[in-house]
Amino acid sequence: MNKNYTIKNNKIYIKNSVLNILQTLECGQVFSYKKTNENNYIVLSADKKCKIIKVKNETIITPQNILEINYWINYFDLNNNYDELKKQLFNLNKLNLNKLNLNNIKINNKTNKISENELKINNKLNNYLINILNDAIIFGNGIRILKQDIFETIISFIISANNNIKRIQKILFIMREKIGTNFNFPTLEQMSKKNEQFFKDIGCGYRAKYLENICRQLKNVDLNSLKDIDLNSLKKYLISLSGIGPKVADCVLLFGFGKQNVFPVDTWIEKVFVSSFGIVGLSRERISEILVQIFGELSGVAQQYLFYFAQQKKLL
DNA sequence: GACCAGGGCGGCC
DNA sequence: GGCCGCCATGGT
Repeated sequence: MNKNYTIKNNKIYIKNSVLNILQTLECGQVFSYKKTNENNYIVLSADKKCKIIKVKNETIITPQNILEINYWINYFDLNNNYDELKKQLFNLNKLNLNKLNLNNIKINNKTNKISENELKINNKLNNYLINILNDAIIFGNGIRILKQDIFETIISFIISANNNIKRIQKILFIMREKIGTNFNFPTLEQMSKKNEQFFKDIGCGYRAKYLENICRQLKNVDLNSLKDIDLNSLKKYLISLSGIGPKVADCVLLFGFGKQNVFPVDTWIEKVFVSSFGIVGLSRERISEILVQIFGELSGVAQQYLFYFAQQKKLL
């Protein structure tokens, strides 16, 4: 079988057709990286670091610690076949969408039956969703879903609430600088020593209280051991934590726990959904449920292509 | 100066 | 259970 990567001299070599490092880092799934110049990046994950250089036909990952090669192979999801995932997404057709029971979609808290005309409009807009998705896959062709550290993902996406990517990055770097050691992401123990006022002072705003609370809640919790819990229970547990609602939980499940059948719905995905289906007034939770019904195990990648496309193109 | 950013919480019904 | 106002901060 042809591998996605080769290893020489403790470096990982990946064809650019397999990984587009710019798209993968800048598509909004991760915040702790630095672009050092046009084709160079430094990626930080928990207490690990790697350098990335993009040359003509390939991208070269150099782990800071040669013992951590496998960590980065897993991090960049290099054993997964994205051509196959994209093929399956391209093959999604109207049949999948027509399986949806649109008659039971609640609008403004009433279970409205959708009229014939509205159904026609919806079918037209279903095609629009497929068209957007096709464009989005082409636009973000080299995106891979990263498998990130769970604790770092939790803290990062609590910060992300009603926030913009640049400020999220800034806050997370300050955390590495002022709470962690050696610019590593802070451990739970290090975070627990700081209080609400400290988090406010470094710019977390009203999310400061959530951070203080969740550190208390996570004391003595082994996050990695939660991987085997069934999806619904795990999501319920995450939502029970301070600062985590349905959307942040979905992001943690996707980017931290590697669960594929979740569909985080933020403002951008909501815009895509509304413009595609023409249905206004659904909660983001409901939109997420509908999209998971459509995309199933392809939800994670579909969501990321759509988010990157919508956010970069500033779709309305 | 209003509006927006990868939303969540608490209060109210 | 669903809806709504509020929550910090920095950028357009």
